[in-house]
Amino acid sequence: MSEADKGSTESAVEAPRDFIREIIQSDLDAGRVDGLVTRFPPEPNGYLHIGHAKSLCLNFGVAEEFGGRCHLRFDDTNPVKEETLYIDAIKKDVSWLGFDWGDHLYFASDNFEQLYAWAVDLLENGKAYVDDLNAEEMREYRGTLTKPGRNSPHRDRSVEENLDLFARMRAGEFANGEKVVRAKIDMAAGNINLRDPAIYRILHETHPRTGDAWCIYPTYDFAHGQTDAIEGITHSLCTLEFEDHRPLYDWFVANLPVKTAPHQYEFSRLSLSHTVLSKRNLKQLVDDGKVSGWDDPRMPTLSGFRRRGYPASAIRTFARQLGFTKSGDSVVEMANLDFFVREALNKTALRRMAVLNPLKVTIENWPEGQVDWMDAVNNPEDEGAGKRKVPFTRELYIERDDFMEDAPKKFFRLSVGREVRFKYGFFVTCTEAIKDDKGEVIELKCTYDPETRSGTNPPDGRKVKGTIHWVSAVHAIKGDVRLYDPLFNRPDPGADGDFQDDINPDSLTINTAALLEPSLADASVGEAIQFERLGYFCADPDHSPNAPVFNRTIGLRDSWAKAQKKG
RNA sequence: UGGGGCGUGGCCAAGUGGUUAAGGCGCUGGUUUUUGGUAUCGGUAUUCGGAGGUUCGAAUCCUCCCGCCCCAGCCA
Repeated sequence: MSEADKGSTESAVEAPRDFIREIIQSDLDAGRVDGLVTRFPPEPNGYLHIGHAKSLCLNFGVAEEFGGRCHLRFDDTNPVKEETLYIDAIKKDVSWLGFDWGDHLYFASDNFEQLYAWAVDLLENGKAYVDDLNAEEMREYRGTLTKPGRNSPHRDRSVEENLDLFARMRAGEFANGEKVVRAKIDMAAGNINLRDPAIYRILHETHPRTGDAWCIYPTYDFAHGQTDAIEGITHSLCTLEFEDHRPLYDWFVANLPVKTAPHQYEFSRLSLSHTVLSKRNLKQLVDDGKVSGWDDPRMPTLSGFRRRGYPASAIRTFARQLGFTKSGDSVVEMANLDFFVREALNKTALRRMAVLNPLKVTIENWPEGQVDWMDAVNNPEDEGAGKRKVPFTRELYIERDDFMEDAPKKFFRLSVGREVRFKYGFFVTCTEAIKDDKGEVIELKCTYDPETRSGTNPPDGRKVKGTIHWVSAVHAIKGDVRLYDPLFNRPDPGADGDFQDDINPDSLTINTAALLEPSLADASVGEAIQFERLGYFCADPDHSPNAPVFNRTIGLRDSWAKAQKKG
């Protein structure tokens, strides 16, 4: 992360207190653990999104606060869904968010041999068995939510037979689905996870890390807790839907010769309004071409946010102030995230001038060919950011929205006969609006007051109600500006059917007419820049000095537009 | 007629028997301002899902009721 990104925004948010931190504190105080070790365990089957950021901030956050450590562990037990490209993308995103796992990078697959041995251990102790039931039969034997299940006919196979079968499973003698090994727990348990859960299945599939070494793979339930134990994880933090799995997690820890006894705690996952946050839905958007990729700036993925220009610090601050609770069905409003994005950007973004919808202005009393280089501050929130020069000339462009023909009293911008300040320039009065045949205003004739040069006020003491931005016609460069609106046009996409039916068709607008202050050609990708009065932008990876491309990260708060909307 | 959770303002969320029921977002007024931005000041729950009960005192303890979420993958 950059120096600027390490700013003080986070320290401004008080150290949070939540039930997880309380548990950790009390475990430490009581000496139940020697130190804190957490882990962030993504499955490499998609990109990380803002929901993962919450978990990342919790796991790495508490580790840092309590002087412990946090491991990055890939939960790669299902080769049919997992890919190396996701492993790389996840590592990049975790680093970008600002977390460092040091030497503690692990893969569940590193433990396949040990997990196999533990499955054998269970088989030897009569606590597991090889079953021949197929998936459909197993479902039928499992019972329902209200009715207990029945024992499989193979539940009481001999230890010898089980061991032989399991060895042959490993050796590849059986096809996918032909055999499965199950923990022998209780088919009548109210908790369905305890009705003899599958712990090993046959998957003739190449694994991203172990290749073809295995054709049987442990399930999540059989891998997660044991992997936690191997790594010495003390507090295994996960989301609420795993609450029902905790008895199973504990069962394996209790019934296997693991060296440590980690504990699982659950917190509520993040839901955000106006977007979807499940890998399945996000992958569908990518696969169906509804977005340009996982890093499309409209995506709630970390890579999407990064490309969009959201500072990592804003995401961290956002996560931090949310808190960690067990309230299951909470949906955080997108406006909450927006606030932290603007807050971070306001402090760090360089200010530049750019006109998105240009309207020509000719300053008739300005000498032809004269260029005055005016002082402009780079960031009013940060004196250290310095100043730059911007060229003021006879022919300028302003924003179309900054001119109105029949302007109401409350309109503080330009209109025929009205005077405004051109930021860092002069007071300018509009004398005439030139129209084309269709009656559309195509140019403004104006005059300026030489006694109002930026930094000075007119001797007669008159004031101006508005200040607008502008660019010099001869100096400006052209560029594409991509404007984003929410990907979905309702806060709860999919609430009444297919979430794709709620896609906002106008979520991306590409503006090719924008005129930019010349220095913008040299913007570096991702660098935060405010286009004065318009919003925060950053150069897209597609950007080049000859063909500038900017993304609008987020607009400025706009109370004028809001008042307009209300009528 | 199963098991596991959760219910505090529009949203998130403190609160752990005695507080005028924190705080943030949003919304809404004012002030400042060469960004209608920022900053700043004020307003925004007589009440904690509901009903009873215990207590001098309850969002906090007890009882019953109501509502919402998760679980029947050889996904994680």
